[in-house]
Order: sequence, then C-alpha cells, then structure tokens
Amino acid sequence: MPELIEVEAYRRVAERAVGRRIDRVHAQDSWYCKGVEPRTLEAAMCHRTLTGARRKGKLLLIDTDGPVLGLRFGMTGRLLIDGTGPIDRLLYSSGRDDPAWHRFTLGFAGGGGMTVIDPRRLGGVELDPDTERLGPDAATAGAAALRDLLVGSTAPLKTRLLDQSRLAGVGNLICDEALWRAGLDPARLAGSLSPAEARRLHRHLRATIALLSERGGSHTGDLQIERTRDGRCPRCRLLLDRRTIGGRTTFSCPRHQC
DNA sequence: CCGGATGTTCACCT
DNA sequence: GAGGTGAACATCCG
Repeated sequence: MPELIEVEAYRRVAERAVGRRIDRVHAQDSWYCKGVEPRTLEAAMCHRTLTGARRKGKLLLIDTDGPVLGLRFGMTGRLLIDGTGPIDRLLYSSGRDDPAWHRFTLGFAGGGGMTVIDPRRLGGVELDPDTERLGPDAATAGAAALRDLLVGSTAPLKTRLLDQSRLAGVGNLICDEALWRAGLDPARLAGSLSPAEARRLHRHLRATIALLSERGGSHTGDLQIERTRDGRCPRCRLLLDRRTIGGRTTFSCPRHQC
C-alpha cells in the first residue's frame, strides 16, 4: 500500500520519537536487512538517540546521533510507535498483528518502541541509504523537474512517473488517479507531451497528492472504487480500459484520457 | 482453488 | 543504452 502519502503519515508518527534513546534493537529477519548483517545493524543503532524523521519518496529516513536508518514498506509494511500507528490496515493486507510479522524493532529507554510490521516482507531496513538513487520527491517537485522527467523518453508516460529514480513517491494508485484527473492517456509516450500538457500533469499530480492526503490515503481517489472488473469512469460512466502498463494494472477512461 | 494486489530488484530478452 | 517481461518475497481477498 504505502505510497508517498502513507509514508508521510509514518514519518509524522516517527517524529514523535525524536529525542528518545534506543536501548535495544531486534533485527531478527536477515532477509529484511538490506545490504547489512542483522548483528551489524543492531550494533550500529543501539544506544543512539533519534534526532529527526525525514522522507524521500517512499523511503523513510530516521536520523540519529549516529547512522541514518532507512525504512521501506513495500506493499504491506506498517509502522507502529509505542504500539499504535497512523494506519490500521492496508488495502491488500489485514489489520492483524501477528508477532511473526514484526520484522524490525527499536526499543526506547524508558519504554515504548518503533516496530515495522510487514506480512509479505516486501519492505526492508538499511543503514545509511543512498538517497541519490531517488529522483526528486513528487510532493514538492517543480514543473521543471517534471518536464525533465518526460523529455526525450519513448517509455509510456505511466512507466516514467513510476520510475523512482526519476521521480520519487508516486505509486500505482496515485499515478492512475492523477493521470485520470489530468486527462492524459497512461500509454502516451512520455516524450510526446506538449509543454502545456506537462504543466497540466504537474498541476494535477500535486493536486491529487494533496487531495488524497487530506482524504486519508492513496486508495481514496475517485477512480479507486472503479478499479475492478467492469469499472466505469466516475465522470462519464464509460467502461474503463484495463491494461498492463509498466508491469502494473492500469485503469483509464478511453474518452477523457488521450 | 486460482488469480491478483498500493513495491522493488534482478536476470534475461529484444 | 533503453524498454519490456517474469520471477521472487508471503498473505489476503474476491
């Protein structure tokens, strides 16, 4: 589930833990520790004090007086602080809290802690993540950045928007919703957009992120309830196209998106 | 029972 | 080099 909007919600709860000191670390799942041994990760984080929580795209960055901890949530990862989190259940995952799904935990001196729960193990934890591999964050990227992302590309528009190395944070749901609102066909070649279309896309992408954030998640778009067999355009009730673009299921209106 | 699902990475093609 | 496809991770839901 987690796209930029959900990770931003996680960031805000993580911020509550700033100033607290870590006195135990459980990194039992070696698969979940990316590019680092669990024991190394535990030793690196233990006895550190949290100094901040940042986000770039779907990557949550926990700052300490030592290393930076990077958290990725995949499709089913949730973050709990002191046993509660901003999101109780995700679209494709139950709200159950099976202890076997606790993939990583920081325990704080004086009680409480931060836990990553991830049934499918599609997320991961890393030490000092390379944020340069990610493009500018979609929530704040300017029109010029979006234009640079599109120009000269022969890839489908949607594929380009989902490319985290070029634009960070947009997932499948935000992408379809923004393209629907902008009236742009996801299959259009990215490089074929006119400057006016690129500006329109930028405006609608930012507006979509703001709106869905306000509504409470990536899954709250108008197109969302129609993301099913025989789904219809919320605007004109025409049967939506259902295609695979960039390896992802894609819904679009054949009349409103061109 | 089967297929597909908000993500990322990698191997292997064209 | 640029894109595309399919697999892998593991669980839930229709």
